[in-house]
Amino acid sequence: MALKLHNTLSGKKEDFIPLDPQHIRLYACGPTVYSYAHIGNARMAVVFDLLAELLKHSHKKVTYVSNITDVDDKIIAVATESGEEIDVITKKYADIYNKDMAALGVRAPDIQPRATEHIQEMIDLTALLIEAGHAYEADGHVLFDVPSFPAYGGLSKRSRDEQIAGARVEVASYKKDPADFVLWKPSSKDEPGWDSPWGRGRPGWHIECSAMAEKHLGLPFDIHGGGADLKFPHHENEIAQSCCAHGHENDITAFAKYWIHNGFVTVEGEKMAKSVGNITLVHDLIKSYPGEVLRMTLLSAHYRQPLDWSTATIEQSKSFIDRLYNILKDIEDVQAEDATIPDDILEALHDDLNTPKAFAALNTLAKEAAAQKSPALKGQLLAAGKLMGLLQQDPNEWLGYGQPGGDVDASEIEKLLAERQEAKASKDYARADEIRAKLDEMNIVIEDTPQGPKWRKAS
RNA sequence: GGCGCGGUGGCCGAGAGGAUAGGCAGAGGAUUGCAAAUCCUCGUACACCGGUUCGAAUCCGGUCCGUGCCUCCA
Repeated sequence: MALKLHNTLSGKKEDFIPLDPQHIRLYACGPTVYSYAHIGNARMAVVFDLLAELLKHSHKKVTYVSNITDVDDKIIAVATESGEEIDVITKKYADIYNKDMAALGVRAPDIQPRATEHIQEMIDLTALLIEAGHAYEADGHVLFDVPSFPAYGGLSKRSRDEQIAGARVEVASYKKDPADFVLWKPSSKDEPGWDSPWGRGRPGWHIECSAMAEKHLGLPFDIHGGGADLKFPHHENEIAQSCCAHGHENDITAFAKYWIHNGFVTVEGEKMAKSVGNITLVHDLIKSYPGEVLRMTLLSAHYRQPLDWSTATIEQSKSFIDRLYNILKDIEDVQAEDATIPDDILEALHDDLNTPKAFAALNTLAKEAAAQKSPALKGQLLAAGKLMGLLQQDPNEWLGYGQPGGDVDASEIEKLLAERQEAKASKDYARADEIRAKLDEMNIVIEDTPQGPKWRKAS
């Protein structure tokens, strides 16, 4: 089945043709670890997790690399403010990031390189760029010489002149050209720094991804991704660095062949920003909702569309997933067969990750599985769910059946249920309803079935 | 200002020239002592104005709204 992906380079959906069919190589820009991951970080992580899984489904060998940026001026700012050591901060937030993403069903990337572990590679790459005449040293900085790369702007489709015309930020005096960007910058004594041919300093932001992608995947590789906001300047600059360092001044595909960008997340209709005060953290969300619900919410819109994050959409996803687990509960006695994922679901995902369409197909499949109580269909449902990172939990546990949890006393509930049964048997419905109301107060829902009453925790 | 993206039924959200998308919510029904859970039935929507076409939500032009990026924000 052919995979189609929207390539930012062409602005079109293209057939994905691997550079090396024996080994698919994928890179996605990960977070800068100076704070908790927000829902926008999570969207990127979930989308590329799904893409990696999909690739792995149809290719034997796939390497998915997603980095951790652990050297950055924002991190320095946090360290200065809090008094904590930089590596303490980065380690803390990298760990939290990984835990939070795991809660969303994000599988660990095959390689998760850290910027600080690739300083030498960045220095080497920078040196190559100077040698090739694409970078220069000025005022302790090393800058990429943008005019030396005529193809610059090919990804974000903006000419150099447009950028200058629209620039809102004052241009540093040491730049030869306003569009030039930093490869290496000097560090003061109390800033983190590494020795380099240009003195003690630290890398610019863009160079790390060029260095890490090249080291772990080799050039060119198949797919490079990240949030839409990274198109410019980050990805544009990565292309400039990597292509120019290796003599591909005229070929912007010499770094990565397909560029995939996920859309932005807004929160209750507003841009998520510190200034608005609506940064929505995964760390907080997972206290209120199962990670699987959040994952589905993130996948409920096509990845390139803007996604508005709201309580209403989370609740919708929850209702949908609850129903799927209800179906799995209904057919819990059906032994799932080993099964492949149905074509309609695979086709939807292969069509540029059309997750909404895939959910529709998953829904149809679930209904059929419930109606037919078929081992094959149940197997298909679980297999499809697995690929999408969903439906792998125990349905009874998910729905709260027979799971006492810390705050409920199962024996007390059973006692009340028995009492209610007695009341019902003697047609004392007032008493029966009273007991049900009491259980309701305990957050327990009763379901009468032909096999007797069942109870579950309300969610 | 420059370069993009988008406006689909109460809500979310696919589709992209001739269509049952799907979901959530809601209504009615079955079931139930009443509920819960489940099942069945029910929605003819595509911002606006022109145009192309036998036919447009889908193509073209314009308008109006919303929104993203424009040197380190996923």
